[in-house]
Amino acid sequence: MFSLDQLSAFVAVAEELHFGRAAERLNMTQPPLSRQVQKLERAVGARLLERDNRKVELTEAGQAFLTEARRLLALVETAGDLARRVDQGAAGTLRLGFTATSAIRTLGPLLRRLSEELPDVDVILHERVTPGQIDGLLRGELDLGLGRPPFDSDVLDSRIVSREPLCAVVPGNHRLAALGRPLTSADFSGEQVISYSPTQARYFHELTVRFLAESHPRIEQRVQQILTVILLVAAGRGVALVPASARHLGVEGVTYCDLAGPGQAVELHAIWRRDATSPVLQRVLTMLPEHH
Amino acid sequence: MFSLDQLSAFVAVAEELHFGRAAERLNMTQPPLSRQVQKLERAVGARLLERDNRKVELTEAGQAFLTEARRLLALVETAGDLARRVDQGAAGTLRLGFTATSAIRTLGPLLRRLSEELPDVDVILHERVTPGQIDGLLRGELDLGLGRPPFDSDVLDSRIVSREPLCAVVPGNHRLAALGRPLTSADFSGEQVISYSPTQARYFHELTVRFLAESHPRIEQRVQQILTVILLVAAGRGVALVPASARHLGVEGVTYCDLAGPGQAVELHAIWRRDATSPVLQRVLTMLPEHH
DNA sequence: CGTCATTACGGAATGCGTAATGATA
DNA sequence: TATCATTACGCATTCCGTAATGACG
Repeated sequence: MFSLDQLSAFVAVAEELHFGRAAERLNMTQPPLSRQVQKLERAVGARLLERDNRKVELTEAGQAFLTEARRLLALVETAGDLARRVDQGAAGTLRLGFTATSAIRTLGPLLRRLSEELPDVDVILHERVTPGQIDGLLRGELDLGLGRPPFDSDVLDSRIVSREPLCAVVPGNHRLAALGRPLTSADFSGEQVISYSPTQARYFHELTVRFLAESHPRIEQRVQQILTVILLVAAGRGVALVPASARHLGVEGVTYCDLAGPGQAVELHAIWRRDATSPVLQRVLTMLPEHH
Repeated sequence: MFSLDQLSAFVAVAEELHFGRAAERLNMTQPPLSRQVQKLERAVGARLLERDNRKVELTEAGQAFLTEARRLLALVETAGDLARRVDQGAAGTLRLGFTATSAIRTLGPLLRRLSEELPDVDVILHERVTPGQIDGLLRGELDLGLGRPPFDSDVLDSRIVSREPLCAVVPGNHRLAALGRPLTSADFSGEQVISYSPTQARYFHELTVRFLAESHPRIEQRVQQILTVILLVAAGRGVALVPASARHLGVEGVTYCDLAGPGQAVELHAIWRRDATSPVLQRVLTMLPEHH
């Protein structure tokens, strides 16, 4: 088999049609150049250059081989590029899980930034509830998730990417809509409250239960999706607690009310495996907004 | 820059995911294999294999590079093939000159054999009178010609590829058509004879003049092409001498008559430059029929 | 303690450069 | 005689294989 040096030698001679000039171009002397070309000819099994002491010219076989040699060397030049880009996280694939809610305010800007700063990264989106994302992360089906606590922080690392207040959503003609002040837990006394699945939307379920712990509302529904909750509210089935960004969903016939008291923060976490090695992931993490 | 050996080493390890087995496959021991892979990684500028003492696996960069490496090695495998085929004359281009007459019986079979035995040879056809072919050969526009003497045998080599008798062509109702015996020179006495251009169809011109030297026919036309001659005969403008294969042109209204006496042979020569180096030409020459 | 990748070291092979050769105009 | 590719030869580098080291289960 021939070597890449031999290819370079041949191409140089073929282009210069002169061993001396070709050797100069390759920063070497003629004799080794001669030998390299001879070796290449032996390896290929065909005479590539017709040469005597007066002229050098390509044979037809040499003409044909020159094309291949150039193609090969060009490929050598660029072969490492992709690998380097992948290594630096500038190319590759990111399998990103997200909850329907996170898509409202967080996912869009993130995707926009990704496509601007890492245009060679393909993002494959998977809409899943948080437990589904955690499952996917652990199985290696996802590289990064956008979800809510809780999760096993031994194997999963995370970072808060957004924090927003919780608010109430009530039918437009509801008495709570007319109060014109932040609602307290007590305001919900006796209200029909729509809440979340304790397993599939545990985070919102617990936020709701915690906020309303002192009053004793009737909790009937066990819904997974924020949007479903709001649609049920619009249908007059009750009131609910949702993250403030839900206001932007544009559902008609409902009113959003602030809640009284501090600390009703809804956190969205970026979650990934601690042992993840994906360069794309590492790179994406460096550009994630961090909220403390 | 990396070497092809390094690529092979990397591909072997990437496929075996085990340095020991990969080394065995490459007929070498582990240590140099390790070093080759390390060198490759340094040359590429990215870690390609994630390895500790228990497992070996591809990084994402390595995954990307593996594709390139395979493509490159495949190209290396096949790079020499075309050159070898060209060298052996089994691929390439043959620029072939021919006279209209040679096409009748010789060109077709030749082209058929070429496409069967050398399917990767492209034949580019140039219909030219013999002087035009010789010009083309000398200028390097043609590789091989099918023409008639004379030509300069110092620079051009040749071989007779067919020999056929000369015959007379006369109008169907002509008195010579009714004789029913081979015609002699004397039979043409007083006939209107159509002959050939002394420069552009010198060979047939001289054949005609030589045969008819003793009689004294009236020679009026100066035609280049055999077909034109026959059409003129059909039109009643005279009689003419043509190669026997002209019978197969299928012109109506004419009769072909044998000529008396021996040696009225029409030779067709394959002609090429003595200094021609084209492997295709060499290969084609070996399969040309040779008539002595 | 066994497995497996890596580092250490000695010897062989490859490759370059200088010098000599040969062939051509 | 001048040019230019090739062969001859000495030296440096590269690369392999054996042996030793190190890390991990």
